[in-house]
Amino acid sequence: MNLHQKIGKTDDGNWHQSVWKVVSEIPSGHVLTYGEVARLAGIPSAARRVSQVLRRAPRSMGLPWHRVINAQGRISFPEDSSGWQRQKDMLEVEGLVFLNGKVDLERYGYRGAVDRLLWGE
DNA sequence: GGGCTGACCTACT
DNA sequence: CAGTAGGCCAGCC
Repeated sequence: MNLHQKIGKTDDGNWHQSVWKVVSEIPSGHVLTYGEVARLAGIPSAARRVSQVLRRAPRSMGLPWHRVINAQGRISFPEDSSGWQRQKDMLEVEGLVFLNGKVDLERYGYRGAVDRLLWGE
């Protein structure tokens, strides 16, 4: 059994913690998609379960759950829900700009951050 | 055990 | 850009 198989199949116990760690290290003013969080946590196919973990995370740990959005740059709550409103507010406080209900992933996302490191603003 | 459900994703029309 | 289809997998009846 190689390392990838081991991580993918049997390392469940630590996975919650990996996700929490990844999310907790997203800098203010930036966002990651669920898929990116899953990849960085070591399990690419688990994008869907990242949301479950976030929902179940204890409030006491102050996880910046609002910095995780979907791959379209949109908030994954119904637009009329209070959760959607809360998440949008918190992101706007951190400086993100919403256009037609979406943020610019090229600017605030993982790739955007890397590009700016390489190319400057 | 079996079917449904999701704060999802990618690829394709 | 919008809508669909298939894949994914832990949790909850």
